[in-house]
Amino acid sequence: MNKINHQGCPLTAAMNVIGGKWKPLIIYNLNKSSKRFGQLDVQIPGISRKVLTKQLTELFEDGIVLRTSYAESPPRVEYQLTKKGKRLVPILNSLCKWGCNILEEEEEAA
Amino acid sequence: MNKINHQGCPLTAAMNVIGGKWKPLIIYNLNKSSKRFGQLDVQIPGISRKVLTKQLTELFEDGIVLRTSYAESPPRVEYQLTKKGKRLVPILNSLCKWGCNILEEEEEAA
DNA sequence: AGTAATAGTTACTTTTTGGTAACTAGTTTT
DNA sequence: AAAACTAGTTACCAAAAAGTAACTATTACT
Repeated sequence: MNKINHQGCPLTAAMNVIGGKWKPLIIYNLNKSSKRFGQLDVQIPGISRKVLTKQLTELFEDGIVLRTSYAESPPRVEYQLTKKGKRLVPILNSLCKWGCNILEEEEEAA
Repeated sequence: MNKINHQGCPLTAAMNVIGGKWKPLIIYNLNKSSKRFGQLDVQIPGISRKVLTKQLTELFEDGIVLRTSYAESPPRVEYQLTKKGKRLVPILNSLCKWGCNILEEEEEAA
């Protein structure tokens, strides 16, 4: 997150954390259980490994996600939500419901 | 909003609508009352007129904001939230509260 | 006649974000 | 010995978003 640019505005600060193209989806995917890098890659169709890495790193730096790396080979890395991340889930849920209305309207228009 | 790229995912669709750098702030500002273009420009420090115009246009196209133009001179244009936009406000409120926690943590860290 | 006010627009540039494809390192399987 | 598996990284490119500064049209005020 950009700690300089939110200018003390909590709404902007929040948007800086969840505003990446795939971040809400990543958080949503980690809601039910922790996941490995490869699982996220598969379960979020369309995301590239590079961007997945980057957004996971940012979510980690922002304290939304925990990263556990096991000293195995082939490597195993698990991601899970922190408490801070879990507090975000109900909000994303509301947003999701609101988004459903949009999609319905779109269908009606089509 | 990009109606092509949400792939039917309501969360992505919602983020496409509110994801602009200043959009949550614009919506928040229109919550209490309708505002003129110039008022928004003043009350959202840092935004440029060009970007304000663009994001208002997009919010209008997405049905979040209503635009009323009065045939006067100098021109007067008022913006207000639609029902759809108003349903967004409590969600942004939750996000804002969550954002407050972030800011507190930042202060502790500083 | 000149200036100010409003709600923009336009051209141009910079920054940010995302995407592609090839590559890496350590270990296991064939 | 070669190939596969995982979780990345790297270099390069394209697109999107945002920023700056100058400009416009209409009317009122001085």
